[in-house]
Amino acid sequence: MIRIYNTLSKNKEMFKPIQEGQVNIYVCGMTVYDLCHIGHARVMVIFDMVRRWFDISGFQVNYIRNITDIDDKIISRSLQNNESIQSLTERYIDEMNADAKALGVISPSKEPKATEHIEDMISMIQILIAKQHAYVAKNGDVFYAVRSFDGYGKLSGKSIEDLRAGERVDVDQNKHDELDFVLWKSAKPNEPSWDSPWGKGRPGWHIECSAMSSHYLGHHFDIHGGGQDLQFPHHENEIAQSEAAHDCKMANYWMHNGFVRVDDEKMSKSLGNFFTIRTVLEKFDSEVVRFFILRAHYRSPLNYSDAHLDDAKIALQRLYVSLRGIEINHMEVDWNHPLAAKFKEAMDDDFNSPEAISILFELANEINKNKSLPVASLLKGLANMLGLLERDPEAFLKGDAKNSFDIDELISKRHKAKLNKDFKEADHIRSLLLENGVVLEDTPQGTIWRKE
RNA sequence: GGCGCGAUAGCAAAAUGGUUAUGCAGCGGCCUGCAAAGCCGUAGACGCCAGUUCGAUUCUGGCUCGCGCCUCCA
Repeated sequence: MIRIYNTLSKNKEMFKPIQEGQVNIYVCGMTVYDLCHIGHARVMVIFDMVRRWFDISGFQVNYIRNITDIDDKIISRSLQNNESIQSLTERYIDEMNADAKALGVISPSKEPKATEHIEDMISMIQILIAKQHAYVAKNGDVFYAVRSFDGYGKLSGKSIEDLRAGERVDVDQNKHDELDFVLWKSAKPNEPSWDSPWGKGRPGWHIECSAMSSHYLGHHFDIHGGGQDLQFPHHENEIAQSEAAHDCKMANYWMHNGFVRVDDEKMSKSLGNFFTIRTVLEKFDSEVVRFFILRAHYRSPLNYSDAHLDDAKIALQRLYVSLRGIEINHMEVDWNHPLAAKFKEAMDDDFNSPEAISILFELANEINKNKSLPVASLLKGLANMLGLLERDPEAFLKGDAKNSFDIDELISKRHKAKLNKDFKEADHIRSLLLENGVVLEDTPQGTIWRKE
């Protein structure tokens, strides 16, 4: 049985699917106007882990991760770049997919774009207006009347009285109530727009997720996820829209992953303290990044630094070293193995990947002692479930960079020197290689090497 | 001001009402010409103050500190 920490109840709960053997997951994805940063990487990797684990646990997984391809920032970036919105968003969708692929993220079942579902949004807004949960303002904008929805605040634990709208940002004078949020924005000159019953305009941010989740997963589905910062107002507003429009619960379980931080501060665009996935991948192997993310619990904050990535790299190397030289051509995970059982227990308990990974190290220790093939295949099998250790150990340890010199030749030169007891020369060659990032290891079967 | 989360050894990071987390770094061995990798052993922890308990890092309350949300944000 899988247990999930549900933001709605602030408790771990047994996961019970709406439909036996099936799980419907909706995750808020990216707004595509720039390269993804490590915070985005975390969402992608975490929910990739979640959907993989459901899959392994025998569920039929329907995983939707949306793409926001129309919003203020996209519009301003397109003006700034003098680039069409479509070209801009398509470019960054490709970049995002490249990053996701590098991080071993399996494609969601469907990645719908907001602009492909304008009709769904319009009809949903019409329902909300008909039910008097929304109103058309003087300027043609459509707003959601927050006070018309009783459950407002149930996800984020806020009460309407405590919210301080306008404290930090000016309140739009067209709103009846300062807490109301926009469903439809009337078009300004030179902005992309769609026809609607309220004239030309474009959707507000929150409505897309309500519309797309119900389009693909139905009015009532199992899991809704996203970054912690979406909890309020985005997810709260989604609930208000969907539940008011459909008269039923939107999602049974709400999952939120913690932030990536830099020097104990949230990594964010506005603070400017972010690292793009692209930049990080120039310095670190993509699997190291994935390992780094999975090594912390998904709900905990994760501090980013080069030193922490280095640490993750060394740890991951240890796992690969244990598999080195063992031919695994058949992988079958025996859940009766005590460590496999512990792994499963950890993952079932709110996706405790750090605990699960600690078990991989216990297996590696076993392998290092006795080179056991079954244990090695168990290690690889379990790690693969997390999208780790999928590569050939030699390929990982040697890296794919071209070397400007012939390592094998130097190794054989060193071998000759060693036979002649010319240790000075042998050590010279070894340190020469080390200076170039190549570490030698003398084994009974001869000298092998790996990247530092 | 409101709401919420967290505080674990040098660093990172889990679990747990009484029993080794795990990785890196440290120390002592083994192996090696010396290393590296690996193995064995070892040290080191639960922010502070009360309470509950036979027993609390783990539960409860208070305090201190840090972080997040209340604006766009994964």
